[in-house]
Amino acid sequence: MARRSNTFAKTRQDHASETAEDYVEAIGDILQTQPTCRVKDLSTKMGVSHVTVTRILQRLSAEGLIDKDPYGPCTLTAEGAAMAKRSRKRHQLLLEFLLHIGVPPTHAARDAEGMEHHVSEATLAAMRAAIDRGT
Amino acid sequence: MARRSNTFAKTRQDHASETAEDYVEAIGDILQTQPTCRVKDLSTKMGVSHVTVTRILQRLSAEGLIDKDPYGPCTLTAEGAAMAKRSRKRHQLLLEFLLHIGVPPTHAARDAEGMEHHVSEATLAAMRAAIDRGT
DNA sequence: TCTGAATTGTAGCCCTTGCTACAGAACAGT
DNA sequence: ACTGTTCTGTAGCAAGGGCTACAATTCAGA
Repeated sequence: MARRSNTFAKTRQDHASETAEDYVEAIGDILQTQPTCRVKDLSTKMGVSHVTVTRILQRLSAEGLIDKDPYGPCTLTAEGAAMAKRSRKRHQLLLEFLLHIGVPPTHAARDAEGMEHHVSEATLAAMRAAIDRGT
Repeated sequence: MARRSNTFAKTRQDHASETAEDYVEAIGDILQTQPTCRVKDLSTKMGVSHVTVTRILQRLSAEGLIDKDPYGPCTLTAEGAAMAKRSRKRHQLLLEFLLHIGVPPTHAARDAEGMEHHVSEATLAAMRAAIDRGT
């Protein structure tokens, strides 16, 4: 999406980064519940065709975030795992915060997914503080 | 960006809607400070080239959100103005909320812009309530 | 072992947003 | 009125993500 003010002009890059984070996080999630993560698992989880997943995985692999052989499952590299961990943490804090201020679970889950790429560390810290002080 | 779970599969459409909202809101902002809104004003505000703005304005015009003649300024249609008003309201509530929970103004402004398209009415209501009860 | 279903990859298309380069219009100021 | 700067528009390209259709690979079950 386009951003106001020239703070962020390169939307395309932002967008690509968000996609990378989404997928890396999804792979991390999947690998927590089953031994391998396959294209099919991701296409189901992300609600897109396997073709889209394949192409994105190629990019992630080229960027060193995942390891993948043709027709094989994919795994996270150290870098990918670190990114997944950060994303997951941020995602969960955001979700916890939304629930904390009284957003219904269904909406909270949906909004957290959309918002997570736009929340700065400063905002996350403020959310953490708000939860901790029980307000 | 890609979304998890098949709740949202048509990313492209989401994306286009967000762009439309961003630009319509930006036009609304500009028209509050000066009599006309020109391509140049938008390209400066959005931090992109005038070419990108021109093309997007063509789309917005085709969608009936703005009126524009070649080489002329653009104005919001009734529908566009309504969208701008909604976006502005949402944007401001979100910003107010972030400041309320103690996010530094600079980060709050930035985050609000990124988050605004992903905040449901339910979450906005919860934010409104949190502000009102002064927590 | 072989065969068929399921999975994955490739080719090729669309649309959106980004850009540069170049062309046309508008509008000062002389 | 002319001329040059500034603004807009158009042409054409890249990259990313969406898809369908078709090809290749895997793998389980007969």
